[in-house]
Amino acid sequence: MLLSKSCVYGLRASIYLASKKDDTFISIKEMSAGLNISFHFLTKILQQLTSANFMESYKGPNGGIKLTKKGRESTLLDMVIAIDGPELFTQCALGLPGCGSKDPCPLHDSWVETRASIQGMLERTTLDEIAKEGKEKQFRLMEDGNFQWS
Amino acid sequence: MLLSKSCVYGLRASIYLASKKDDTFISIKEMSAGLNISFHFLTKILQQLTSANFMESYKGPNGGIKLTKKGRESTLLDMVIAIDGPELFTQCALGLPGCGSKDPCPLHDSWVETRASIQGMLERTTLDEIAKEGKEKQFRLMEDGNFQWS
DNA sequence: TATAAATAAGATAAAATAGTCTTATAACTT
DNA sequence: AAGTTATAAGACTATTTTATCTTATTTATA
Repeated sequence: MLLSKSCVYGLRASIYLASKKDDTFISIKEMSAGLNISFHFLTKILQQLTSANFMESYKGPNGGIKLTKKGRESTLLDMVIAIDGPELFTQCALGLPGCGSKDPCPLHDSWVETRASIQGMLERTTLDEIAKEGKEKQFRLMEDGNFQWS
Repeated sequence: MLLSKSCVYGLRASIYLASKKDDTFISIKEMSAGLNISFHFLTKILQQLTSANFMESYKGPNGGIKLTKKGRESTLLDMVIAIDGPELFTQCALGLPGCGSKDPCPLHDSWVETRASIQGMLERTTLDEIAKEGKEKQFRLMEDGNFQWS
């Protein structure tokens, strides 16, 4: 699997939040129902993203989570690194510690390229832009395809 | 992580075997020592690859494992699919079951491209060719860089 | 034929990941 | 002030992955 489940959930939640009006807190309950993700599990993932300042939270009635300015201007790559760590973008494809351009493994050169392609896919656009494009093109964000880009 | 540890071990063992003369069985003990992989764990991974007919095994003194003709002519992609399954090359990057070109997620189009890049990296050359190039260019196959391309 | 050398297979253990449940804390409402 | 709604945090459980250990089986050789 390219990304962990935690990471995929975090990305879907990030895009979900990006699709909402900036200044309202969205409850985790709503999000977990909307995205079909376990409430408590999602809570933990969002805690990671809030402690990295991509999101902020508010307790009590009408509380919830929303993206910060930093979050809206960040890319999926930033979220991936916050959740899964940077290893995917730094490590050898064969897991060899000393691998590098001066002493490469058989995959090194093509992996450097491929890795850049993965990284490019994740950092091409910000969450704000993903949400804008999502509304225009009605991109899927749920299994049943019935997500409302409000 | 792009590939599981089992998978990475399997690939390193496959390349190790490809670097040896075709018609001798190499013991798993030698391989596990040479590649710094736990003997019993490696044994299980090799069992998967032999049952997929990429390798054949022989018991008793001077026994061991060697690549079959099929194995030498196969690519790393074939080994990856045998060990990790095909999911990496078939599933949506956001894990959404119904995702596809007619109802795509925000990452769909670029993921299709990126996925092809990963696949290309793994199927560009056969094990035989990897071994040939490995000898010429003295590619790394161990942490300490001291692998002998015999 | 007995012993040794090798893989095969199954049981077990450890670690990482995924998921659930309970209690604490903060903020709003009445 | 009390009750309600929400996140925070920690304990706990389950599953998957990784790793180890033990026993069985096959083959060669002395």
